[in-house]
Amino acid sequence: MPRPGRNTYSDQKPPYSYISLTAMAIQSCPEKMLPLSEIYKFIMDRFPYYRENTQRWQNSLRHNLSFNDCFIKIPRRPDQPGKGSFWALHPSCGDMFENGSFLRRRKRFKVLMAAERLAQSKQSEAAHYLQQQAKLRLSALAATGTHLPQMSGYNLGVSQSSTFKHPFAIENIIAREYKVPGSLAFSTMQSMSAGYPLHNQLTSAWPHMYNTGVIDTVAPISMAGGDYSAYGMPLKSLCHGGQTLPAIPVPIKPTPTSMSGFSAMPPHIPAFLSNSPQSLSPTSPQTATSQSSPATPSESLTNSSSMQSVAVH
DNA sequence: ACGTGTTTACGTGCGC
DNA sequence: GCGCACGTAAACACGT
Repeated sequence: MPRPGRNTYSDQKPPYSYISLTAMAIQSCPEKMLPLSEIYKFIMDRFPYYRENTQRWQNSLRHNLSFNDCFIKIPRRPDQPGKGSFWALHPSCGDMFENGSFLRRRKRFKVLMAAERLAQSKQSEAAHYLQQQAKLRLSALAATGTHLPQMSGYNLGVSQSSTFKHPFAIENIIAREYKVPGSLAFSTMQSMSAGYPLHNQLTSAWPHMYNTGVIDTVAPISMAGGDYSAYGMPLKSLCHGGQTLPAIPVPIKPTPTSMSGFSAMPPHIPAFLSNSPQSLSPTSPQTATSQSSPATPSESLTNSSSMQSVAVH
């Protein structure tokens, strides 16, 4: 686990929102996912300001985790006993702080945003996109099926082969504070968000998803019944209490409209395939994404979310 | 009992 | 002024 600088802000309140702080914590660990208690610990460890009035800010932080779509809750596996779930960053939240300000975001991250964009596009384009996604996903899944990293738990090592640094990576956030104290400039944010190593993040954040075979070359076919979300997870488990199932990233607040959006899916394309193929590609995002593809890897999950909401206005 | 997660409500500050 | 992001408080449900 990276050990960025400590005590950067003495006892002053850090110029970061709770969202930023939480994102830092999550990004600081190799698995890109942390239980709530570890997020607390991270913040208190690095920002002495938050060692006091814990009840207050921790309540606020929990509120942010639940309220903001940029955080996704990952249920524990049955063999991972403990309180609470893991929390991870939504892969598409990379441009939240595009203006470089960690005090105030340009716009609140909403899963539905991309859905609205797609809903505005022509239906034929959407269908074409779905077909392309399906092809890419199939090939990606076939490629990943046999050599996925064998990880059995949250604390296991994770391949960090990608040189990509998530915008929220502690290196990117705190390091800048070191270089330019007080400066909020974050000019490289956009370029970095364009190369999100989603595959790495998925394998690290949800290793058990791969280990349990939930994602393999067979799964897409077996999931064609429409009972699965765009994340390849049974819809029933999207509701609270799905913790007995393999931990798979799910939107925190799946709306009835997003669920019903599956009806807009072309019947010949399994719901699972509507997900981003690039997100599971073992190749680099750059190579996996063709120029004609409408989505960067960082956008792909958002677009997959949009698949759920094509019918939503 | 306590920690966790969700939701609602309200106030504040900022940008347009 | 308005809308939005953010912070805070509080109530409640649920799981360990």
